[in-house]
Amino acid sequence: MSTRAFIQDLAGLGGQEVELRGWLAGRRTGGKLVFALVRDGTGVCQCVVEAKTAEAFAASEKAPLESSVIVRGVPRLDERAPGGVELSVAAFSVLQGAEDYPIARKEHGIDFLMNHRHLWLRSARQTAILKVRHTIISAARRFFDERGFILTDTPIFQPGAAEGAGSLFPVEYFGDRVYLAQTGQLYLEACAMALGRVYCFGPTFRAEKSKTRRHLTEFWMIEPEIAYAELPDLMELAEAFICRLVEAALAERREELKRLERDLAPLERIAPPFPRITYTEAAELLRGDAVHARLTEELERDRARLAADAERLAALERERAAEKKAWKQEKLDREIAALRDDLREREADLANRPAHIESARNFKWGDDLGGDEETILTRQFDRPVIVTRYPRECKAFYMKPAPDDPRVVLNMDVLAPEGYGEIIGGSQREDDLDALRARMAGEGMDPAPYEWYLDLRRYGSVPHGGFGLGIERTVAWICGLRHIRETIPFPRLMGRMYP
RNA sequence: UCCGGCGUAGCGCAGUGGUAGCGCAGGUGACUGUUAAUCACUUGGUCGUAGGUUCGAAUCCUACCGCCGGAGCCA
Repeated sequence: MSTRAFIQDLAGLGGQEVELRGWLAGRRTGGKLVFALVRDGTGVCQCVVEAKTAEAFAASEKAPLESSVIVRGVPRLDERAPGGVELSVAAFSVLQGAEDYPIARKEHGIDFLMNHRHLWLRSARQTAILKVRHTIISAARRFFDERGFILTDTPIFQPGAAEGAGSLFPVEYFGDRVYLAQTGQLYLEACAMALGRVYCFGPTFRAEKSKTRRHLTEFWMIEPEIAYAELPDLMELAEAFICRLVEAALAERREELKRLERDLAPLERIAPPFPRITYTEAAELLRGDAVHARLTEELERDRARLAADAERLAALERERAAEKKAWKQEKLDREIAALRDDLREREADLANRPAHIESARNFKWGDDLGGDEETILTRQFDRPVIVTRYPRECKAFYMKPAPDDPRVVLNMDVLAPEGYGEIIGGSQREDDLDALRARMAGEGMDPAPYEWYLDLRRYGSVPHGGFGLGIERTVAWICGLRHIRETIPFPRLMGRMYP
């Protein structure tokens, strides 16, 4: 009798026959041997089928890739096997064949892969990303749970538009118009007044027409909110929180990060304290000569590199024209195509850079920090940077103005390094009833839908605050991904709803 | 919404006015230790859609559709 086993446990099960249940992920045939790669979600195992086990041999030789298979055999250590363990197969049965499986073990375009996202998820790269995502979420919840935070989930259907109704998704709700949540924060503040320290974790929705590598219309956010907390407390918490997420990924998902070819060195440098600068200091930094000189220098260097690679492309093309052998032409064509794509992208980037440099130099106090400015700022540091005290005009009504400088609010953004940008936004909240009312009036807001929120300032108001961390941006950063679309099983992007 | 690029076999691509091509996948066969195995043979096309120019259009022009990249937008 064989027992059910998972591939991740095989190394410790030498000698006894086991049964694997999974899918055929790859195959190589060699005359009287079949090497079948079987995956079961926990790992991939090379299953060796010999011709003398005739039935198993025939089945394993014929089954299309991604067929569901049940394999019996004896695990044994063998250094020729990928992963060091393989299964010596006694029986190989196909539960369901996968005729004409669309995704091959080769390169595909992004449109094709996105249209087949439900199958693309099976690939080694995608499962690695999803495992890192799982670990980040799990570590985030453990972090707050261990500190005594209570998970209090907040509604997805919400009545009003706090600000910027253009970025909310309206939903018909029994004849009324309501909106999908952009944040749980206002409700979370009520929970914090009940429980002291709380957090919520759930999906949030933004209807911004942003087609960029860092925007989703539906993304997951984890938000803590703390009674009797001020801005410095929030900064300390955010710093410890991010360190914890990075540590967990490095400790529990090293193998997956390597599969993703993530350079681990920048992650291993992540440790407290994070640099903290105010918005005003950031503005001065952006305008300053040091940054300008550095950016100009980088631009010159990258231009030179681009020119050198353009030269390399021309050389390759000449080589291609002179080449007679078909297979060498093929190889060169692939190289040329890859280089051409790369050059095109870098050219577009370089074309934008002078404008970025100009906009940094001309940055005016009061402007919001856009994506370009964020990128420039994060390049100045080798770990996340906390930017505080933004002008109140570009921030939300509930943020508390600084007592020593009412032009700015007690908020913070945490910007991830390596160009990944904002992963946390948070603030100390306005806790004074009259001040909050005045601010809402100044914004032209109707207070009626917010009477419940104002009640929190009428009955036992305390200094409090919190922040939100975007899960997908964090996953993209820790995994080193170019685009946020791979960080969630079924990304919702502007103009893409299938599958 | 704007700017740029792309759309040719299931997939990835070449083909710039004159008979529709290559690689991979699929199929058939060879090979006892493969690591994206290799080798031989082989099936497979309304060239995104509609109109136009031309003796002749995948190729040139116009419009539309789709996707990608960037910008704007973005508690």
